[in-house]
Amino acid sequence: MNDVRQLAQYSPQGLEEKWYARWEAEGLFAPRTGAGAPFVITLPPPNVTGILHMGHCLGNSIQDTLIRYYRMLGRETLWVPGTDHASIATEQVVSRQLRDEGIDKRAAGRAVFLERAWAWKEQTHGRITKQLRRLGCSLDWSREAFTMDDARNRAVVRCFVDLYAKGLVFRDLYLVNWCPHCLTAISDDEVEYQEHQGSMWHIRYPFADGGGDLTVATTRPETMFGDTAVAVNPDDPERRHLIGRRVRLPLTDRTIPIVGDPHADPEKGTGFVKITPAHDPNDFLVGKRHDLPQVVCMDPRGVMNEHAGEFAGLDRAEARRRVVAALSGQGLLAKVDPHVHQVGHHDRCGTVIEPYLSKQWFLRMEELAGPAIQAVESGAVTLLPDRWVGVYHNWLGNIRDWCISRQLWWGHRLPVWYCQDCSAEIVALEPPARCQCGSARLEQDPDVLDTWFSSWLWTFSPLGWPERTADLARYHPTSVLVTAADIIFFWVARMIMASYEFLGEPPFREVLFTGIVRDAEGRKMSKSLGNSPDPIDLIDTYGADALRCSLVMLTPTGADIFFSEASLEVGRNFCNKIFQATKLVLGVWDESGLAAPRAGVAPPPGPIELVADRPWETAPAAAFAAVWRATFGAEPPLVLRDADLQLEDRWILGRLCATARECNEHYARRRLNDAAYGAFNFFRHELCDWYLEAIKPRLRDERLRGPALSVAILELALSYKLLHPVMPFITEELWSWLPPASGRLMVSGYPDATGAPPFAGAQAAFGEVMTITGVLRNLRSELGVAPGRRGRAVLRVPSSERVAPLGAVTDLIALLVKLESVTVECGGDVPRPAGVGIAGDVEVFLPMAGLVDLDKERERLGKELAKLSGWIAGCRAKLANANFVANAPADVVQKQKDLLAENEAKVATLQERLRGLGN
RNA sequence: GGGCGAAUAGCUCAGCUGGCUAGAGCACCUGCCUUACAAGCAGGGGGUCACAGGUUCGAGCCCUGUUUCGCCCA
Repeated sequence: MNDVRQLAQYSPQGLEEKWYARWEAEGLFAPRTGAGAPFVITLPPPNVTGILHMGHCLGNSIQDTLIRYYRMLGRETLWVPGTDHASIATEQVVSRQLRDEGIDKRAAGRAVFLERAWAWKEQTHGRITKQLRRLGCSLDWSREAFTMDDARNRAVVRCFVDLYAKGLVFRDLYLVNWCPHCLTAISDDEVEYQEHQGSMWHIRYPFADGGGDLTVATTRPETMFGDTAVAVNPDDPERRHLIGRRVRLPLTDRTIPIVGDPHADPEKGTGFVKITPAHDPNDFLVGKRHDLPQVVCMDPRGVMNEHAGEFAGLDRAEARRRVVAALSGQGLLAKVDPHVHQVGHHDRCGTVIEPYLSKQWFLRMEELAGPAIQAVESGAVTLLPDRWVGVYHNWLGNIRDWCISRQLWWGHRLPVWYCQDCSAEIVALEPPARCQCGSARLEQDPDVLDTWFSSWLWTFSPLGWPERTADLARYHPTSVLVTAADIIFFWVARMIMASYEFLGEPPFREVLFTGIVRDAEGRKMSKSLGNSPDPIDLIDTYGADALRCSLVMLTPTGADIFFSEASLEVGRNFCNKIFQATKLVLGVWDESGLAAPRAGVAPPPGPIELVADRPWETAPAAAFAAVWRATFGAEPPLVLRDADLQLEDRWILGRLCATARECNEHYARRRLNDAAYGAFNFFRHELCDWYLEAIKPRLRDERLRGPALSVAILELALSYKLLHPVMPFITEELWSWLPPASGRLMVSGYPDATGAPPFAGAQAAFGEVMTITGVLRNLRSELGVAPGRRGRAVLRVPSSERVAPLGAVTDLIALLVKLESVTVECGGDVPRPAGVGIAGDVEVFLPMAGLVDLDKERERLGKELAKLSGWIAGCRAKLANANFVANAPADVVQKQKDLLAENEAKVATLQERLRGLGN
């Protein structure tokens, strides 16, 4: 016997890695032909040099849950793994490593740097992929891709060359977002705006021809050395007469013109705007309109250059302080106002972005946006939750060209060569031997492409594009993309554009946005706050199943998740519960001497139909045997007779069918948390709390245990299946313990129930047992009956035909309430003294010889009566309303009538009992 | 400034097509080591559904406005 079973409590130690290795060795992650269209996901590639964080855990748990669900449903299932080369982040890390060794990156050269970067990538690749395995991700590793491997490089180059040929990729001198720390251009989307408490400096610019000055307001005085004009609004009656005059640029010997441009708002600031075309995006456009010179007054590091005169050599921040001081000293600083404004920071390193004039490569986005807008509008791609649709369209509707070149070494090098003789620009799939002009002196552009320029191909480049591979034909478009909404622009929208551009089809049918994992206080998890736990530590402590279960259950579709380690206890405790229940059943099984045949070949994936065509009502034992066979692929251990299936058996079988149906519906609607909760509640609060308790006496009885064990084993097996997508490891382990089980749970079928759950009569009857049990437990507790005292209870029914059916369940009720006996009476004397309760039309008495505290019981009944009369008043008011009776649907009206009658009867009975107490 | 979303128990959230006597988990209180499980079981308390109007026989849900919070874009 497995030693895990000897444990007092469940421990995932060692067990999870064991199963992952087996699944992988047995090739179960690879797609196998199945029914219906393939279900495919490409994993959003994590940074190859990074480590798994909580956000990954959430997204990957959701993906694996979906993948495992569809795999069990019998769909051909593929989840493609991969990692991302993360240009900037990796470049920073490797540069730092070299610096720590005293090596300067530039001095060492590109080749040496790249060698180091590749070595680092190789080293860290194993770490991140191991972490994905620890989480249980059932990825097909044979198809693993890396955004910078040879095949993906061919895809990126092909993409660039094609877009260049179409005129969509072009090179231009433009004002880009420049990171003075990383020394590269970045795209608009990589700029993060943060509110900043700054100042608005009002500076006097004297007229060049003497006679006073004008005042401009700026938040960035240090850029004044790049000023090439001052603008006023041509419609500004007070200032437009100044157009054409010139002002002297303070601290320099230059003069600049006053131009008329609508960018200047007479209502804002001073009405005058200094124009710095090389350092401000708006001014850049003004400069274009007026053909102004573009004076760059800083170097790429943000250090002032020769245009800044005496300030040359100063960092931009220091320059600002000195410039302000100098202006003040010359009496040119009119005033300083505190000013709150948005300052752009590089999202990777936090450095303040410098708008910087530089020659870069761009992608024209407008043409690409059209099909992407259409895709979501037409429903070819659905976004979930759909509130993101607005955000998506908003961005695409105001799309701007994408700066795709980066002044980095780690990345896809631009497939562009410049002729050193005729300065021709050659864009080609392969390095060209010589230029059209005959020159062989060609130099490749030193820059690399934005990482997103490779990841936007991610649904099809991992499948082999641009080759026309079988994978591409079979698995594209993919089914679902699961990602956090913060990269909706970076990635989701661009993937849709790329797929339509290169394949003419959507990259995926739906996008499932996850929330963000926050800490218990609602803060984003971040390295600097130190509030981000290491998921591997959590898995070591609680198990991957617990982590996955907690994350999936905690996250309503697309909502943020407030995570604290305590929430993992839910998952861990549930794992233990499953383990304990299994131990109970299998312990009895071992004693029973029953032998269960195993199938030679396990049943394959596919829906296990629990209801349709099963003769549950007419021949329940046969229906049971059929589901057993579908589940295990083998014969049941013993042939049941219909009568062997007791009330609780029928009830739990019906509940299982209902739960299976709900789970499938929830998965179809992508409500994974509801699916997980449904299975969780079924297992914990129906199977364990009621069913296993109800069958304990039968389990102890050698002659009766066979049928109960059979039902219990089947219930466990089907529960494992329902839970497997969320908790793969423990369910696979426990499945392997079940005597009739063969094969792997992971590739077995998933329960489905397309019809109404069977045994409606048993549902009602057991429901009554639960209600009466509840009333009695409540009485015991409220009347303070010592738990050791078993006592008896009396059920009093209004008509004699109710006696027999209730009499059939009195033993069950006695067991569940822990009473000596429960009897049913019709008429006769009311027991007293006794605690009294009502369950439907059944009066429930807990006779108590020692019930001395009559006041307490009077008070209890009084409270009950007050509650009931409130409800009765509500019902009566509704029914007295002629409009309600006339307009409301008949069933709603009837329900009110029933409620009224039921509550009135309860009140009448309780009042009688209250009088019986003798007041 | 523009857009999107949220507001329900102490906390996190369900509540889907208006029919509700508003639910769950956690937390809290009480009792229990009941031979699967104290990582457990049983019982209980706790809500002006943000506010103000409106539509309706009927509003947590629909409409209008207000307030507060969050996110995105500029």
